[in-house]
Amino acid sequence: MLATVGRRARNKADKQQRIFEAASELFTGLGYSAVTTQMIADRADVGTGTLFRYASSKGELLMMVMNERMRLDTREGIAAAASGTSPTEAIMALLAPQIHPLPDFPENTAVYQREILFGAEQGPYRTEALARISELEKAIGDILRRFASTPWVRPGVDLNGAARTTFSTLHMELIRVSIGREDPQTLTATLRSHVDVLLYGVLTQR
Amino acid sequence: MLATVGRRARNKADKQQRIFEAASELFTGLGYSAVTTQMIADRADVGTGTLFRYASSKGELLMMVMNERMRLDTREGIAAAASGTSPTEAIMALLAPQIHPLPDFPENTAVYQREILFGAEQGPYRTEALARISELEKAIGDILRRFASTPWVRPGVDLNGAARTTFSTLHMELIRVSIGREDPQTLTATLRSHVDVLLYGVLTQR
DNA sequence: ACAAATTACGGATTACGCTCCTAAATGATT
DNA sequence: AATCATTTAGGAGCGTAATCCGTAATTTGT
Repeated sequence: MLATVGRRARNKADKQQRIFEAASELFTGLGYSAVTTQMIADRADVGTGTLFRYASSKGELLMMVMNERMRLDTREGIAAAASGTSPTEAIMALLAPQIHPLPDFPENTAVYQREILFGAEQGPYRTEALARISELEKAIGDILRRFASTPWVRPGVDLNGAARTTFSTLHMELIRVSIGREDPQTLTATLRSHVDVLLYGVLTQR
Repeated sequence: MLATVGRRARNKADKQQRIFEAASELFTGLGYSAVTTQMIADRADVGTGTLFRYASSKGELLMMVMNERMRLDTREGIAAAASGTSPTEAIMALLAPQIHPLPDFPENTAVYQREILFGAEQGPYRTEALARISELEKAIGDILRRFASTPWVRPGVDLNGAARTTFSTLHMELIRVSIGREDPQTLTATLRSHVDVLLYGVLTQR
């Protein structure tokens, strides 16, 4: 008994680690569709059956890898948002890390978005990604509350709803860029414009 | 030669028709994932090889079927939008047919959205769906211009961009409902609220 | 009317994600 | 130590989307 963590737990952690590294290297090196689950299993030196008890689908394997970066980007964004000088700029600072120059294959970003939106209900890695998104949505709400103290917020406006709309736009813009329908160069400007319109509206009066 | 359209063309149209009907019946009867391409081929009485020269993937087969409805819904929405009494209501009238009570399996709607967003670049049926969306975005722009004659529109606001944001929200809400993350009952109200905020903004001043 | 060229057809076959089931490893019990 | 129970491993096998390529049907040319 004693203080050992148990051989079993250690083996499990080892395998988990090997699988993570194998998946990470292969996906970022070759792109999602060029990687087969067999390759990942081989490189991690586990059987295919084993692979799928550590991640329930190929998509979850990708999320496992991508979540790592998103965790850092989220932390970074939340820190940066604190020093924004206007609501628009604070939100942009929050989201900027998420729209990083799509470092690896754009395909990976596209699949990541796809899995977040359409992936299996109870996958742990998808759940983690969704939690991160909730965190960011909450941060947007906080920014709005900070800058626009109550009298500034139009009566009847649901701030959580507004945060969600902002995120809908982010999702869609990320998708448009990652599938090649939009130039990555324009992404930041486009997003800023959308955020600005959302905050101050299209029309000046009813 | 004469006035014949050519036997080949006629056969082709026949097969196309049979495939459409088979796909339509099976998808709406059983839901996307319960239908195999083999079933569609059998019911349409063609070989699997043949099936895939009329639609390049299973997803395109679904789009072929769903586009039919979307074409009607779009026409209907554009007509209805003409008699909206406020910008918000006009836009809601435009979009209402698209958020129909998800008549068949919600899964079909989810896959439809997925294919529109992530499907293969040059699929003809996806292209058609995208064209329909462009049409609706343009209609939103028209509504805004109609109701909010120039002095009303905040200077510097890109109306096409605003239309796109509206659609991002629609996409995302449709997805949320179709994968079961949101109650279909609340969809209309949620969407209206989002549109309203988009039009009049979150904040009252800069 | 026949031959040559082109296009369409379809099922055997493949690739791949994922499951299933046996066997092995580990931990508990006495 | 020995036995039993429980958890973990892994690879053979399965289902299915999609392709490949030999064959058949149709059109065009003479």
